[in-house]
Amino acid sequence: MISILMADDHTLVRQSVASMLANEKDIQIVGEAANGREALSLCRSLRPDVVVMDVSMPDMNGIEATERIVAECPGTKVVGLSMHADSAFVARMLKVGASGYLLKNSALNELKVAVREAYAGRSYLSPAVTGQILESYVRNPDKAKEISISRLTLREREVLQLLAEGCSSKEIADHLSLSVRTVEHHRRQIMKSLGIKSVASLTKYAIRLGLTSLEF
Amino acid sequence: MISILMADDHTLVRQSVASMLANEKDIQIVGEAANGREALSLCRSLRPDVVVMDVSMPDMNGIEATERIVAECPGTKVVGLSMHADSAFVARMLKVGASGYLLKNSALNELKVAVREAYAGRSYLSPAVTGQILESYVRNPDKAKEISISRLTLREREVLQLLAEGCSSKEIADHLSLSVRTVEHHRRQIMKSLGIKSVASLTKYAIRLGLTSLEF
DNA sequence: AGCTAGATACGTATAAGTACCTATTCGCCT
DNA sequence: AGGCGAATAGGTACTTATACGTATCTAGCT
Repeated sequence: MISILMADDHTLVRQSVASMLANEKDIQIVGEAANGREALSLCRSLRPDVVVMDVSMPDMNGIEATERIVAECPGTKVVGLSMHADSAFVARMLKVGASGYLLKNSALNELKVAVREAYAGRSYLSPAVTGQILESYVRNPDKAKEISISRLTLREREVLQLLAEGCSSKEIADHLSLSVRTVEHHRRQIMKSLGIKSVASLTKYAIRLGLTSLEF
Repeated sequence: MISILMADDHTLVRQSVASMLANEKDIQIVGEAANGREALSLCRSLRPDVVVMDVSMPDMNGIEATERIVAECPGTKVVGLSMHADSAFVARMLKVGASGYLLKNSALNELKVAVREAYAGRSYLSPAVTGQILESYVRNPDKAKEISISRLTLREREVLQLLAEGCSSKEIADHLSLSVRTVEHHRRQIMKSLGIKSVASLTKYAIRLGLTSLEF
């Protein structure tokens, strides 16, 4: 029997998918979480075999939650779930230790496969996602990580997140205790390495990366 | 027996929710659509009692699809479904003739209620959504539409859309054959009437209004 | 006929962002 | 030991955006 924790902020989706999984005779839903923080705390107490984790959630996103769950709950596997085929996204989930990654436009059967594969210690990726990942590995195995994880450094991601929250360079500088010049430098780097020329597009990129929500 | 067409671009969500609804003995799923165009064409041939329609889908969004379904298929009711509690969004769905509106973080039971209410010719709104709508109606029945649909004028929406596509004021001016000053005036008006201070937040607002996609 | 809202446009001034440049420090990899 | 990327920060110049102001014209409402 595979015990599963289902984490997704949309109740309707969470309940429906959980029920569908529970119909399988070798699968049992032991808990539900509406955000990353809840998922982490439930994992600590319930120790499920597999967590099905939406990547973009309020109050700790799926990537951060996965990272901590993998670190703190050795027996628990995580299967990522999201709307985006963005390879940077996928790779980040895999990097922090997810056993699989599915798109929300996958078939239901795929999720069952992914869950069972994760439980067996193997991994499963959405076919739509496998292509690009494999391609990078085949082309250049050593650099595949860098390319696909993200073209941004840690600091750049922090700055991008604040930009997408609507902060000005000065506000970001205050927030991170940096000089405005440094923030502007990061900002330019971000735009350069993403090939983006406007805050609007940066915001969309950040949304797809799960760095910010649609709230304002 | 209530016949239902389920329209959502995320296969996983669509299949799960459809199966959950099909578990009800008075409900029958007669079709699934992955976008608005498909939903419209299936409605014409299947004539379902109720369509459960995600508002944001590729290739004709849920609002446009609802408008045409209501016009062409008199017996068919539409229940809107989305992630956003945005009242402009809700109001647009109701305006084009939807019988109900649910958020994706509603409970599964709410959807069943909404479907049965729609079938019975009544309407159902997510509690989270009802408040703001009712409030506008009570305050000023005549102006409720204007208020909730949008606080922006036509021109302002055009400018907002281009801003959210990443255009500068100058680019917008060229595009719309206006002076830069005029564009800046509209821009200020938009920010003032929405109470928004950054392009990042404007972009998010535009995304929620369906004025732009996450592409860049 | 007079009021109002929307769209148009200009002036002036300050704030913020962009585009170049250089330079130091730290840690990691070879 | 030397090189390289990340993070830090300053100089200077130019472009955009923001925040005030005023003003005209049109269309619709009363």
